[in-house]
Amino acid sequence: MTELLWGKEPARTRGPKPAITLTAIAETGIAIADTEGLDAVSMQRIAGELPVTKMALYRYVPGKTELVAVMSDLAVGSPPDRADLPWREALRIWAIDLYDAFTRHPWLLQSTIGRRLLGPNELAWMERGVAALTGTGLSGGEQLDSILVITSHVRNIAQQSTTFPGHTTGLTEEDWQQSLAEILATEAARFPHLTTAMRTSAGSENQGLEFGLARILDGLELLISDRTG
Amino acid sequence: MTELLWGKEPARTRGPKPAITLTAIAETGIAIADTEGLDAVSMQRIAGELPVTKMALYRYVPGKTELVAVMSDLAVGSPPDRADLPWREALRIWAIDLYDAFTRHPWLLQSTIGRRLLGPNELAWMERGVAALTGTGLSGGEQLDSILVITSHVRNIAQQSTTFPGHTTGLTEEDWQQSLAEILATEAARFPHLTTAMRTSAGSENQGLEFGLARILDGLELLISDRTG
DNA sequence: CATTACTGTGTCCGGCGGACACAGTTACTC
DNA sequence: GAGTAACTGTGTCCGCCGGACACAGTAATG
Repeated sequence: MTELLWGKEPARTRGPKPAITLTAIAETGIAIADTEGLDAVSMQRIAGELPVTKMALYRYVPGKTELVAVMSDLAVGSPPDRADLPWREALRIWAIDLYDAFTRHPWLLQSTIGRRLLGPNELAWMERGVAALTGTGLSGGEQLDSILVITSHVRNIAQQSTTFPGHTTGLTEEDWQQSLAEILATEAARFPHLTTAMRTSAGSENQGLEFGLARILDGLELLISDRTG
Repeated sequence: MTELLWGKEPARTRGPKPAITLTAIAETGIAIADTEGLDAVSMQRIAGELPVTKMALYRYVPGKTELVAVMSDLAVGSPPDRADLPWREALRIWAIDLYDAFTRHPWLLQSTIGRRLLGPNELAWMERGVAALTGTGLSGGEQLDSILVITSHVRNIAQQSTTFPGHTTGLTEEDWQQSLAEILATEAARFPHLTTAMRTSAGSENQGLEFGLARILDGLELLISDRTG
């Protein structure tokens, strides 16, 4: 598994040449997941778009779990190379880049959750985030915790704003808003603060990413100035 | 669907009495999910623990998606009733209560993602969070964004720290740490900052919730004092 | 008593991940 | 060159999943 993600394949000698490659499998899976959602990715489905049968895929990958891991690391890609910036601006752009990655491949939100084996690209993202915080006086643990908070925020904003193709609860933004409005209309008495908050916020949209990011970075700045000053 | 979650069932008249109840179904599902993970929850499995067959369940619930929604709202439960506190302490305790709920039912992290229909309990949590921020000078949209940031943080910390029973990548915390350490050992050159951050943070554990929470609340406090002062 | 509305059951379907035995292909070794 | 070992792709089979559907049994209404 680690070998798969990190590309340590043993040199092959005898036997027929493989008809396809692991990368081709992963790319096919990514294409399907992008257009039809992660649930549409099955061994059958992938094999159908390649000149092999389903079972041949198991010569390249031990199981579906590992395939999704390879797909995920390939899809996140390398973090964009940004010029040296002060930590705050560096982290802000880093967060937006990450958001873009999740927007390009919404299924990453499903596939990259919980404890899992990390691939080189995912680690590269972490590396870049931590790198932005070196020299700020924060401890290693604090640096890791900081980029974790930012990652969490980016993930959940992306989750809220992107429409999942083919996912079970395929609600459009409008449908969702409306059903929520209906509920709040009939149950306004039980949720007074929520109702007024929703009503006064109607119309202003998609500020969530910048808003939360600004709060988190403000909080970090406070801590950093405590440490350095 | 909305009717199911909000308990608006039409009065039944003729015909045999139902052998079970929707609540019993949901509770059975919750018990299974708690002990064996959400993936272990299937119609067969639930019916096996109740005096009915699989297909009888469809008399109570339209499909599995809706069942999981009912399970989720039942499992989050009502937010604990806390005394009136200043907004910062109120939100802090609110976040910890939420974390506890996710810890009690780790599968909620899987089932309550993305746009979905919200049940009364979930809305009650939101209501309480927003309520803590009324009177701080924040706009409705800002209040909602604020509790969203906190929720994101709580979720991802819970995701990282809890072990998913029966989930695909059933790695223990130690196994995960070790495999990551091995990778970093062999690839240290590619991830220098990450390597040192990891090394210096070894040992200090589980500060993630409090750390991120403190940063976010600090950032909110800054904004609020801007608004009020 | 007949009708009507309702509940639970059994059977069937397509699709899923995956185990396994098998046939075909290629390169190394004698 | 012949044999063999290593490797690749195929077809078949299994258990499980969510769910459609027809059907039989049951309870209240007329």
